[in-house]
Amino acid sequence: MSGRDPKRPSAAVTLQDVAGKAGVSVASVSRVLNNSGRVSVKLQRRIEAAVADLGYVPHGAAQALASRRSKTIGAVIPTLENPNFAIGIEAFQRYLNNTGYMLLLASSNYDIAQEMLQVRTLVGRGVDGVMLVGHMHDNALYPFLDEKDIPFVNTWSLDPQQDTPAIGFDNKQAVIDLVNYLLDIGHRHFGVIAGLTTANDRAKARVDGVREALAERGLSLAQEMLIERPYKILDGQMALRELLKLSNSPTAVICGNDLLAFGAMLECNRQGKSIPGDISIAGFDDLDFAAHLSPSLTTVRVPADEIGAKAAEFLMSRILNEPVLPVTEIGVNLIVRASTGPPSR
Amino acid sequence: MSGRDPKRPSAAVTLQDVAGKAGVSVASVSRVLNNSGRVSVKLQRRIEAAVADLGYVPHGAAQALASRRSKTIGAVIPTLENPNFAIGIEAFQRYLNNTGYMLLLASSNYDIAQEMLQVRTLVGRGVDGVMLVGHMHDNALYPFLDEKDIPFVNTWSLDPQQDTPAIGFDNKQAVIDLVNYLLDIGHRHFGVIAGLTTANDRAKARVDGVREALAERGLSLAQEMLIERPYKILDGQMALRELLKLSNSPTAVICGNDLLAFGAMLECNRQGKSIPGDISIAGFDDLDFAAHLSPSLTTVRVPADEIGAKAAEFLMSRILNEPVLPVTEIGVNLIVRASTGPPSR
DNA sequence: TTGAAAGCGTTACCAG
DNA sequence: CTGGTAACGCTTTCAA
Repeated sequence: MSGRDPKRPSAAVTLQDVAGKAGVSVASVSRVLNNSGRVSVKLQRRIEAAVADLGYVPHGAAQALASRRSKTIGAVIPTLENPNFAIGIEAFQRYLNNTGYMLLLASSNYDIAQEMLQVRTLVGRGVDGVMLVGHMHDNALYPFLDEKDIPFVNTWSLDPQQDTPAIGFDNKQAVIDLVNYLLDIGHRHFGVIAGLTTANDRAKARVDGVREALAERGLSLAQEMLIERPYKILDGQMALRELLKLSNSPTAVICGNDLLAFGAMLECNRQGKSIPGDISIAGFDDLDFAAHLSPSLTTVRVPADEIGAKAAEFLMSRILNEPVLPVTEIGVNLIVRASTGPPSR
Repeated sequence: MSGRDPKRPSAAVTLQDVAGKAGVSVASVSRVLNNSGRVSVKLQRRIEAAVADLGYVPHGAAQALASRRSKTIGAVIPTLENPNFAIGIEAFQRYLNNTGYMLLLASSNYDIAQEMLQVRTLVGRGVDGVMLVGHMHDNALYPFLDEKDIPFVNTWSLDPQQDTPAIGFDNKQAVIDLVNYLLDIGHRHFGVIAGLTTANDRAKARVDGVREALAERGLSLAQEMLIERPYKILDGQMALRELLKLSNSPTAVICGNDLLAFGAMLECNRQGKSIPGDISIAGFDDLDFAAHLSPSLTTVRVPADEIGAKAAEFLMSRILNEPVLPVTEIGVNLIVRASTGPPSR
């Protein structure tokens, strides 16, 4: 007796069905569902009852097609295997959910081309905004997004030169602070175990930070003192082993992140080197475990959840055409713990 | 001269535009784009050129509406803050991407009601399949998904009683194996630091495993020997402190996951208890750091990436109507390391 | 306040 | 092999 199509026994309930059941037009149903436009209380009640009765669920694609808004936001991160990004994305998606938006997630595996591809796909899926990590992207990225007029935001880094929307911090400066602290307590021989800098501007900026801080004091980083590795514990361990083989091995090793630092510490233990007696180790990120290693790890605290939440907030504001500052600097702090101390030589 | 709407200067390029430019019908363009149906090489070339020229990007919502497929899969996990889920989701999304599907991600924060809500939203967004964690869901969940005829899969657990699609393992049995090992090396006094079991069937099954293994040997777990806590390092630490306060404190402590175990180990160190001399500690998951703690942590290795990938594979098969086994058991292994040993009393 | 109807950009069926 | 053309389910004018 209702208008259900007999050919599709379990077809989805549509607006039309609801309208039929409530004895009103689809327009009115749409109005109460989006509570846009005036609708009499009477109709409203009837419609709400019908919606509940039928268990109506709006058809997202149809809504998106008609309204030209998908209520969906895309994010492309290097990988969720890095706890930092996992935490950031968790906060990001939590914020979005509270505003009725959903998260379409993709990872680039630290590959610029892959990232571009993911962004294209995301845009094809109609995302209303895009979150990116870093500011090193494919050349076609910004023009592409601009042309489609899709708001985006870079995260985890801040490029003072650019006016690109970003929620992040100055990776270089953070490392400069760290190195200055190490210099101040007497270190002169530095080693660096960095992330892969090829497609990772954060990793690159951190290395630059070391160089700049050293240069300021008339020092420099020898070629062999810099080792680039993926962000894994074992890579840190192997890298430190190489560093220790050097004739003039460093008294302080700065690691691209806490995972690398953890690995480096393991190798010190294995080789009977005391930390920080023989060698100081510093990390980056302040992951949960950093405070609990022995010795506890000196590192730079990066509030990943704050970055995620603020990025979501920024995009939502842009989408809703609310005024927002294009760039937000996130505070990061040097956390001096027990893994660093004055050099013994 | 082309059909671009003068009122929307930067409107998206549509199929229509491509058809116009190539001098063919939209039908033909659609055909080559989906390479369905025969199209002459000549037309194909012309169309492909037009697509490239115009930088055409298909409109996902329109495709979804017309084809009744969103090429999107939804996943609801407790939280990305748990590295296990982060790794699983990373593998899950990577698999999907290789098949042209995208991931719509939501988290439930270990809340059944929240999970149900997320599933509703996901379905509203038109997902073609859903990945869930565990098999403890809102009562309305399965009926809802069944009614919409949307394939889903549970992960991380396996309920022998049910025939629900799942990619997981027997959490209870895994713990039974662990406890049997501890019993075999002489332990009789057990403590358990579990996750919150209220809305977490994995946590619950693990506790059940301890109980069952003990019962088998005529032992039982005293009320005060079981402490439930969120999966955080600090919670593990505090829980162990409580356990040590007990008059008859345990010689072996089984932790709900590696984070809790890490915390427990920290507290042992702090109190000068030797591991495993004074007390044995075991974890669950075998997170990256587990092998590198000192002593290295005895735990159960859970291949999160494999779970994620297989879950994706399963859903894709269901969507493509390929035959698949509804249930896949994932192998988990007890990894005996240095944090467990014979009791000293 | 309400309803009718014109899209939104594709797909897929039906002719030719 | 190709084109025309109904859907798809909803939003949004435009009238009433």
